[in-house]
Amino acid sequence: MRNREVAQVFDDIADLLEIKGEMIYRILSYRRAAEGIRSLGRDIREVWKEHALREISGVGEAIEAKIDELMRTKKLEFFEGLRKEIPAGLIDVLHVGDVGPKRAARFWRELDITTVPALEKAARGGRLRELSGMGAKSEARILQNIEAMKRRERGRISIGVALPIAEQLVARLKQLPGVEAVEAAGSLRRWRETVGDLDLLAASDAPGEVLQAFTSFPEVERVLGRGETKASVDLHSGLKAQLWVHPPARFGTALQYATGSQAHNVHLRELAQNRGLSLSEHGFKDSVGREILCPDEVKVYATLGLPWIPPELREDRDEIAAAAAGRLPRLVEESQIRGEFHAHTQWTDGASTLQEMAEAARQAGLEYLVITDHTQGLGMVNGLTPERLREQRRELDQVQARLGDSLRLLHGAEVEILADGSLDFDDRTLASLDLVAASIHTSLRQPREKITARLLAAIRNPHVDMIGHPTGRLVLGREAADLEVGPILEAAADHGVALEINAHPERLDLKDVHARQAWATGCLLAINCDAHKPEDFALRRYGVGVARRGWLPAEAVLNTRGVDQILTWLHGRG
DNA sequence: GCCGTTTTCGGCCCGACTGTTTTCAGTCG
Repeated sequence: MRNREVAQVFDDIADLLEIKGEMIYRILSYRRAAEGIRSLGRDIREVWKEHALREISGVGEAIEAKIDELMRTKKLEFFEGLRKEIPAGLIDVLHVGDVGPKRAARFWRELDITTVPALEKAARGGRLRELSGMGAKSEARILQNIEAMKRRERGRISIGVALPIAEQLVARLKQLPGVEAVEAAGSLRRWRETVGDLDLLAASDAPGEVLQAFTSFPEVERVLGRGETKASVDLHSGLKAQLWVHPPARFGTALQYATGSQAHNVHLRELAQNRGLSLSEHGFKDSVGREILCPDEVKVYATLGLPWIPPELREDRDEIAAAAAGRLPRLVEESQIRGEFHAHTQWTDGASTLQEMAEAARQAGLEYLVITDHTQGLGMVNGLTPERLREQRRELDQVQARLGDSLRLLHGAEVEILADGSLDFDDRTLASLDLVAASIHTSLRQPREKITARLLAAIRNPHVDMIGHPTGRLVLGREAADLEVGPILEAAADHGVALEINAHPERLDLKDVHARQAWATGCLLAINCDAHKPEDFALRRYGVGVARRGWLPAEAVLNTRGVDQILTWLHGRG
């Protein structure tokens, strides 16, 4: 079983225990363990073989034994027992908005509802309001939430969709009178790869007016609720958005709170308690009720004796301990990116000419651009043969001549790693290139041993400088190839082969925890836009977000180097 | 069920909002 599947088992266990009415802290333990497994930069199967499961955050004696059982037998007696006791469809019912464990249990026990369709039918039939404590309004809300669930499919959307929508709302809020500051907080500010809903925060001393204006925005489809300090709405785009409004003097704690993550916040509040303080979005309070107000986040963390922690690190993945020990990394910034290693043109599946892509890269402020079109093995995109590659080289030289010193073009290729691990060009052709990036696009479902060996063969090929989108995953689509990540990272480090962080929001591959593990293993990383058209150079920020979530400093990221250093690096690789 | 520079047992964050309520339970973040 893979990390995601194991984590899912423990999340399901937590859901089932909640419906059962189990003690909340036992439930939280399963959720913490699930999160710890998801945050793991390594394959849990490798960790299991090393008998190191207890080192995973949130895994103790009992959960270690359960993982061991899962690994050995692919089953878990305890889980099977729970599923016999509680209908599995209730897990989906629990994920309907405004339905929590208490209501799910009552729907089941009192109305014999065990699936979302059954719940929908009962709501339409007016049967939910028969329950004590439920009325027509609750019934209508639940029905609306089921509708919303259908529209949004899996609940979360790509950051590439969410961020532009949020930016538009932020711009609109900033124009309102009496608004002193606006931030998109939540998982968006942490640059998570998917976003459940938008969390917006405004600083103002007139919250009522701001909330009134917000709920009247043209993007708003309907208002879900509006109180004195917060409102939540459904947007026409299908996203849910909520806005908190706090006075400027309290903006620091409010922003910190709204940014999360929840686990990070809980941890901070525990720290506050240790200092005899209570922390909420409104500020700190000491034991006699005296307040400490924080207009900015720096003061929030300083009050706890910590340096400010960048939002991208706030996942309760050891960042608080690192901050306390002065071990926080100095994270790479978008402004430090100086070049691009991955771009396509009309020679294969790009939308623009080489000249147009070069021009766009120059305008994006880049010092160098490596053209890396596909190779012949990828027939459907008209991959380059060695001859067409040589023709492309001539065009590249001509464009370079026109550009002069304003941008340095390098000739590379995104070479197919074939199903047997060999590359799609002969050695002489590979040697003629300035940079060889190797990628897997086909046969992604090969068994673990085979596809791992395939990637290892590519890494060990002396011509290969970089591996493109190493795991082949798509953020909301395709599962990563079944790779043994540990050995691959070690081989890349050994051979000095850089690993791509593909910045396209549909890929984001490597992902954050793998990027972190890669740098810890000694690999270099490259943040690449995989540009297929001029606008794609703007995708870089998503890749930088992943890199920062992966704790990467600038020195871990190859594109922070200038063109001379890159040429030296390539030359050193032969 | 996890965890320990105050603890190996007894803790484990804090508040807003809604709906159905005469004081609060449930859900959410």
